[in-house]
Amino acid sequence: MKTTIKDIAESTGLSITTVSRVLNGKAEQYRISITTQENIKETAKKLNYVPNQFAANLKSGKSKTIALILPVLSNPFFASIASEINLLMYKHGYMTILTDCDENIDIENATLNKIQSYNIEGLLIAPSGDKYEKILYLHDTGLPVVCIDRYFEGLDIPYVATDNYAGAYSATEELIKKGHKNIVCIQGNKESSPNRQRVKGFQDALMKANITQATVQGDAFSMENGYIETMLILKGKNIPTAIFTLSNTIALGCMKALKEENIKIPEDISLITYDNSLYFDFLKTPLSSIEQPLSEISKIAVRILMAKINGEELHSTQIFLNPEIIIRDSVKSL
Amino acid sequence: MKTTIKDIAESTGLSITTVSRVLNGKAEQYRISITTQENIKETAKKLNYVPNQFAANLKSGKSKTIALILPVLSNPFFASIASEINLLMYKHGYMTILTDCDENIDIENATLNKIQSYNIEGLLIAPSGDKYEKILYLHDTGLPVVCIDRYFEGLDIPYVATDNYAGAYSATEELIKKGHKNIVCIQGNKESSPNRQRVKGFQDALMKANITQATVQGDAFSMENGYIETMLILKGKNIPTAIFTLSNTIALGCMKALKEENIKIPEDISLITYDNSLYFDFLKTPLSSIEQPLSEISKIAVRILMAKINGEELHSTQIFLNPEIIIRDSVKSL
DNA sequence: AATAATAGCACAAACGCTTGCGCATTTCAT
DNA sequence: ATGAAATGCGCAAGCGTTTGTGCTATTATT
Repeated sequence: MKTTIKDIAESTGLSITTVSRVLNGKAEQYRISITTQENIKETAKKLNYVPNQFAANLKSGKSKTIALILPVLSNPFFASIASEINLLMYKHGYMTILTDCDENIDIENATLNKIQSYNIEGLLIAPSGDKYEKILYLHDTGLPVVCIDRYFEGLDIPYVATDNYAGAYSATEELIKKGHKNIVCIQGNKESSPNRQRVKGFQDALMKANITQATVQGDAFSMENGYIETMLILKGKNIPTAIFTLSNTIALGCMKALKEENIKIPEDISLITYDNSLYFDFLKTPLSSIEQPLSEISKIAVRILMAKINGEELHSTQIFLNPEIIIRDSVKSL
Repeated sequence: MKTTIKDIAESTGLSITTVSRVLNGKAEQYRISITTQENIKETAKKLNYVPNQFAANLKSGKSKTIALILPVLSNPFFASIASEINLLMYKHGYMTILTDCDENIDIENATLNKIQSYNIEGLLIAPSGDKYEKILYLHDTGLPVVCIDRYFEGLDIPYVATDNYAGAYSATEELIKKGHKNIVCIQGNKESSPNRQRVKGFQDALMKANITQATVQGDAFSMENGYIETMLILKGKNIPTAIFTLSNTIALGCMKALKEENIKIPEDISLITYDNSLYFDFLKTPLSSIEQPLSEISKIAVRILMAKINGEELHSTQIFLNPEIIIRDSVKSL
């Protein structure tokens, strides 16, 4: 049997009220004597008391819990974000309920429903698709919501993301600068805002350079997609001189296909990718990439969320961070 | 205002009891008519009803929630495990509260305290240190607990881990087979069981081959540790012919140091590491490694946990899985 | 027609905690 | 000595559910 506040009350001969107040640090406020406070705290320790959050939250409505919903944790990009956010929230005294949606909108929706049952005080989400109804509903309901990485254009839901357009633009520029004109872009989840922005950046950069051919193919932020699309590219008639992959996972699949087909980077084909990885420096051909400020994204997202939770007014809640291009050796100068 | 079961009761003219029963699928059991059932379900939808878990859990004591406590999510090894477990538990109808302890025993302890407040039904943990008191206490208390990857020797807490001894042994054997005699092992967290087992496997393999020199250094499963220790090795007088790193993160740090010092793998020094990575195939020198069965670990851990939660008897709850050695090109034959 | 079953639902307590209010008792000022 | 203020604490309602028990119609049985 777990010991409750009542046991402490009985054991000390004090009332439940007083015990609750002492244990919640409201002793001063209610003028509980030091003696009583110590007495209560001691017997709480002695009885191994652990408060029941469910009971506390039921009454107070505060859960000290937030939800973090991500498309997929096995992608290092999201894993890092999860790691940071988790730690930051912990420092703010919050628990994090995490859900990996497996890029599945149904799981996301079910989770979104379920978390409401937990009286969460905030929601941090990188949406798996472009269905915003539920999220918007929660937001309108007054729940502090912050989108991470992926967001919804035109809505006033706070978000923090990198400037995907700029990142893709500069990656493409880099290719063009090195003389590439026949470039194909392997994209990810078409329903996600980062993907749309990146594709747009890619296309606009080409257009600016008067390159009319702008092939964009693929449909998932996955290694498999990268592999398949690369194979398709290699087996086609018009093989490009460069590939731009829109995520680290896609890049991995792409490299796998290239390796199998014995195509050398950058001699035979150039490659640049969105997302950075610690491994990129050590690859056979160090991979040029667009690095997102992971740590900053997490910090700002938490900052905004906490502000919302605490009712603080923020000047701006829709934040774009600048990605950085890291030039390594995977793009050949034609 | 959130709609409660009471609102539904009022709206339908039925009692709270009946509403609760219908909504919990206990209609048959209490012979609630189909008409009533449908009526209740419909108005529940109409009113946008979301059950309050806190209230439900308070009464029932069941939370449909488990806790997953990991040392650090940014390590792909744990990220993958988190991803899988999260999904599996979701399919079992459970929410997962995740905590990234940052390899910090204090955070772990605080978390362990806190989760009790959440009436969690199970605990999945890869301990950050070797302090088992709290975990053992929870286990003895009747809470289903399963250790992942790291476990406590001599206790009967269930665990699922890879056979770290065997993995390290075979990695070392591989080095010896290729003629290496001067090998140093860069270890991780000395307080963790995998580290101890791996070090032992390393030492035993050397002993078996009558190699008396067995240097083991370092103290963290981190890139930084790998970097520093490698630098130390390179600056020393007796430079080994091979390095065995005990994790992917350590290997990364090691490679960084080697690159900076312009030491080539495997020409100048051989390297083999514990943990596999999707990137290993694409490295400048594809890295030989010991692969752990990530997916199986997660599945079995969840299987055991669910069995415990459901009061099912299991034949064995302390499981070792076999790691696999993947030979690539990072070990030179002397 | 009288009794027994069954169907269909409601009462009310309880889960462990928070909190607005209020009541003694003591201390202080005058 | 007396009223006012301060001190120290308890009452009891209520948060939204679940659940053992029991009550009333309706139907079946003979």
